[in-house]
Amino acid sequence: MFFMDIFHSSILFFYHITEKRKKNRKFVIFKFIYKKYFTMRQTQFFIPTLKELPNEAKIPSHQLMLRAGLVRGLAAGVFSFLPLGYRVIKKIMTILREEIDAIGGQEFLLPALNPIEIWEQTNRVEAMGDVLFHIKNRDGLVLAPTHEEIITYHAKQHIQSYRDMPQIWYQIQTKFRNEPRPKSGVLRGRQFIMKDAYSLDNSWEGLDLAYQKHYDAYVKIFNRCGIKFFVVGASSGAMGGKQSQEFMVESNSGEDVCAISENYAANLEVATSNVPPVSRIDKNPEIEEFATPNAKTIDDLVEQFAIPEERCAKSVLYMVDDKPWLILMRGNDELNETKLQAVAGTTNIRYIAPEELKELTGAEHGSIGPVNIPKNIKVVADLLLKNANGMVSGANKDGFHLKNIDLARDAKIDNYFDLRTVKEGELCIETGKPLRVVKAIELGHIFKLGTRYSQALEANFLDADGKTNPIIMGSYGIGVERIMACYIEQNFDDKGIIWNNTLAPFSVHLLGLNSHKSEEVAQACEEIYNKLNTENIETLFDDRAETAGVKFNDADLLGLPVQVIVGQKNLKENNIEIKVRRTDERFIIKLDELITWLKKFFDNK
RNA sequence: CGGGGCGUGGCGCAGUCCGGCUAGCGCAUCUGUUUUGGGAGCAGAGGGUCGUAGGUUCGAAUCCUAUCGCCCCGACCA
Repeated sequence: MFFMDIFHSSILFFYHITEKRKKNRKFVIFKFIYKKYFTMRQTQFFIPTLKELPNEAKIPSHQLMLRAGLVRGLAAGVFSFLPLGYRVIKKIMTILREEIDAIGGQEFLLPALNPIEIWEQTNRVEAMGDVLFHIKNRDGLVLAPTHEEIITYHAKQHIQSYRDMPQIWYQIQTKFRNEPRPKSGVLRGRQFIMKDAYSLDNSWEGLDLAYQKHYDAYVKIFNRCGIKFFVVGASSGAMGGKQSQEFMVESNSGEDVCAISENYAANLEVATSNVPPVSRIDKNPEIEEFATPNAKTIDDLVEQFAIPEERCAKSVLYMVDDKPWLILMRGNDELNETKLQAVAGTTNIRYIAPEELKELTGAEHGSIGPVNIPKNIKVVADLLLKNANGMVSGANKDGFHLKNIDLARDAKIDNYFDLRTVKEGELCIETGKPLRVVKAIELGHIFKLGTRYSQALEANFLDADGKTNPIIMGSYGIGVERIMACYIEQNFDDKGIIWNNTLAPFSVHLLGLNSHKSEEVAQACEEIYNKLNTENIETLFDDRAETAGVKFNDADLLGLPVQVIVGQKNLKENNIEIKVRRTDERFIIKLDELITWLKKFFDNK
């Protein structure tokens, strides 16, 4: 039996003694035949399973990745992948390679050590701040948090003509980000593997095409992985760029919030809904001041003065690039800061401090309003308030409000924008059905970058007219560990992980019950084991001297798709048992039907 | 960075408030023996400077000070 292992594990070689050799011993031809190793004995494979829940893990995927011996933590947000977990990572990488290769991607291996100068040129040393790791004992080097700059640098070196494009360049590599708060196991780490692709084009139409190719590839990738996902329109944030979409997995462990319904999904940062604007009312008397000594909030006004909530206009003040803005929102609508950043064209915004508020308006929080606001304050309002009248708002005098405000008549609104945060239950702009607001994990993000990086680094090309233009770029990322964690978040039960055959570290778990005691079982297992290897079916053989219960529980925890259970009782009838992990279905079949059964099972998957 | 929780054999925890025998328990490990289809029984054994440093004290896991690390909530998040 042991000999069989040597036989499979080593490179098999045969050598022919050629006719020549018989005549002349100098010429010997060796012919090597490599047999891939498809099987592994658990006694020789490092799988440290944990019976109890590790204290540091709070979410299911993290707990199970630790318990099933896939990963171990090393520091906050830093993980080692153990052999079993790394097998899953490699399977994910294979799928990523296949699908990105299929759209013409070319894989690079890029350095993690980057000269800081390049990052200074795109102004991202400042933009990234503490997130960028700096090397302490070697000035001028940083750890790459992503690779737009490096790709653009190489493009600048060698892409000279419009004829050199389009290009899709990608990498699957470790990136480093000094996250202020790593959490949720591998979901947010300081070091993580990312598939990052970059498209280089000579036209905006070319970018659209590259973007669409990646969109389609991403759909294929996540479908192949068996992950349930949705796509949302997203804010491109500090990345800059024209358009971006995120591939999301609904999960309570997620950090993003999305509004979704049947045909609509958007990150809450940009989501809109169908809410009727505040209507105009016929009676439109003059403004009237009234005392509201005990009303600091909209709820207070509604309660104390029986004013309908939608007739209240809430004012909040922000400093936008150090200039004061008054933002007018309907009733208890919540201002969406990302939307404000988008219309302001800057991420440099902050809620105003109380003393600044007093100085600027003469009133305190709760008594601010758009009427007679000092001219140096820019006033913007939410779209729902456009031309509304009969409104109540602060009088810019502590303890007083104004009623009968006609925003068109009495206030100078500089601009109306969509600024509100969508709420659960509001109607979808596409279908008219209620929106759900859910937490989600961002698995992938595709961006139309445009020329931000090529302009900053002067990566230009000559077009057909001989004119110089910046290369038009896109950037497309997928978190490799996140695929693994998200899959587990969606596929587990109280016993453990439930792998599909695509991502499973092995396809089959061969369990020899008391194989260390029963020569009969041991022998049958060896036969099956060797057969599975010959048939190229990835198999983990539990040949440990453990009791049946231990093997069953570990098998369920590891969650390989099919368990082949060899026990003495069934063996007497020349039978073995098969258990399908996901459904818990059990089949008793003849020993010699196994391969046929497995092939049929995996083909149908 | 703000708020909270936690650091005690490999893992999970008790003990800490109120200082005092040799620092306990479960799991795991090792030896022997019995058992053998859902985390076995019995008998024995090994393994911990109680995160670290300083201080108080006759005496510190326990009290004080500082510091490091991990987890959670918030801020942040290309």
